[in-house]
Amino acid sequence: MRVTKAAATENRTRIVQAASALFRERGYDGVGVADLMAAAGFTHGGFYNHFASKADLMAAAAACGLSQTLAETRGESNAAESVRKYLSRSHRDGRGDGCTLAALAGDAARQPVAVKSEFAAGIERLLAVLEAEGADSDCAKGSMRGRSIATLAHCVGALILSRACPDESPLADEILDTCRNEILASLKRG
Amino acid sequence: MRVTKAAATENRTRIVQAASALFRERGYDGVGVADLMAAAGFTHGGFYNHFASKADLMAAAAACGLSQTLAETRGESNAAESVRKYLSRSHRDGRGDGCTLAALAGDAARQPVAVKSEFAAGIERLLAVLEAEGADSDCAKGSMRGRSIATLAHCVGALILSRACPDESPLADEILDTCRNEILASLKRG
DNA sequence: TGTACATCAGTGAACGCGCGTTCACTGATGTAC
DNA sequence: TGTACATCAGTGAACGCGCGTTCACTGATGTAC
Repeated sequence: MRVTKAAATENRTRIVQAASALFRERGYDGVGVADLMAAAGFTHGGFYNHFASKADLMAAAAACGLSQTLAETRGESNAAESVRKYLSRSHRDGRGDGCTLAALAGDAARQPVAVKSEFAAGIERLLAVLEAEGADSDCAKGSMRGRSIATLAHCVGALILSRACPDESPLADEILDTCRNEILASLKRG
Repeated sequence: MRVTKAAATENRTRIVQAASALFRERGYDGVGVADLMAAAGFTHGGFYNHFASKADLMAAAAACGLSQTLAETRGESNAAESVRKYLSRSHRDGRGDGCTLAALAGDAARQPVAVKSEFAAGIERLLAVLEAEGADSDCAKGSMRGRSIATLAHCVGALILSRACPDESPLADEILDTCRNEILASLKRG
C-alpha cells in the first residue's frame, strides 16, 4: 500500500535514527537489514525503496549519529562540563545513545569511503563547537584548534579503552576517572 | 594424517598469530574461520581440534596481539620515542601488524568477557611498561600510573580517529600530528 | 627393539542458519484529463 | 470537482551465498606389550 510522500520521508528518517542507535550498540556487522527495518517498525523488503545498499544506510546513520552527538555537545555550557558528561559511567554504559565516534570510529576505519567521509565531516563540526566552547578560556586563539583535537582524541580513547574492559572491572572505572581528571586539569591549564 | 605433538602446538601458534593479524586488519566479524585457517596454511575442518569456538580463538588472538604490542613498546628506549612511533603514518596505515588496542578495542567492547579480560590484562601489562619508561622523568612517582593511563588513552584515541577519516584526508594527518605534539609536550612537562 | 593397535591432527563434504538483495504483488497516493 | 490510470512505499516469499560448526574419514604418531 502506497504512502504519502511526506510519510515516506518521515519513515526514512525513522529508519536512519533506529539504525544510528542499533549500529552504535552492536556495530555495523552486528545488525542486519531485517533488524534495522523491524526496529523502525517495517518489514525488510521495503529497505531498497529508501537506500541503495546497507553501506548507503551506514553513511546516513553515521551522519545522523554524529549530528546528534554534535547537538548534545552544543547543549553543554562549557568544555569542562562536556568532558565530565562524556567520561561518565552512564555514557560509557549507554552505547546506544552515546557518542558515535566512541562507538563506531573503530568500525569506520574498515568501511567504504562514504562512511569515513561522514566521520571526517562530523569530527570537523565537533571541533568547531569545542573551539567555540574553549574560546572564553585564556588560551591563545591560534592553538585552540589543536587543543580541541587533542581533547577530543583523549576523550574518545579513554571511553573506548574503558569499554574494552570487562563490565564492573576496576580498570574500566580507573581509566575513566583518571582521564577525566587529566583532561580537566589540562583544560584549566589553558 | 596425524602430526607430531610438538608440530600440533606449533600449528596452533601459527593459527593464533595469523588470526591476530587478520583480526586487526578486518575486525572480528570481517574474518571467517576458513580465512583464518587458510592464512595459517590449513583447511577449516581442523579448527575445532585447537579451539572450542571462534570466540575462543578471538581471546587467544587478543592475548597474542597484545603481547606483541607490549614487546614492541618495551623495545623503545623511552616514552617519547614510543609515542613518536605510535602516532606515525606508517603505524596508522599498517593495521595488521600495529597496535591491537587501536585496531580492536572498539570491537572488544561487544565481545564476550573472555575477550574483554584479555584486553584488560593487556592494558595492565602495557601500563607497567609505560610507567617504567617514564620513571626516569622528573614526574612524581605517585602519579606515574595516572600519567601512563592518560598517555595511552590519548595515543589510542588519536590513532583511531585518524583511521576513521578517509585515506589521504588532511584531517587524518592533522589529528596524528597535533596529538603527537600535544602528548610529547605533556610528557616533557612531566 | 619390534609389533599391534589406539589415538588424534588434519581433510573436505555437509549441516542449518542468517545475511544482503531481488521480486511479484498490493493498494493507497498522485496525476492527467 | 470527479474519474481513470499510473506510480510507488510497503509486504513477504524467495534468491544465492558465506558463515560457524559437525562429521566420517585418513594415516602418521604415540603407546602397550
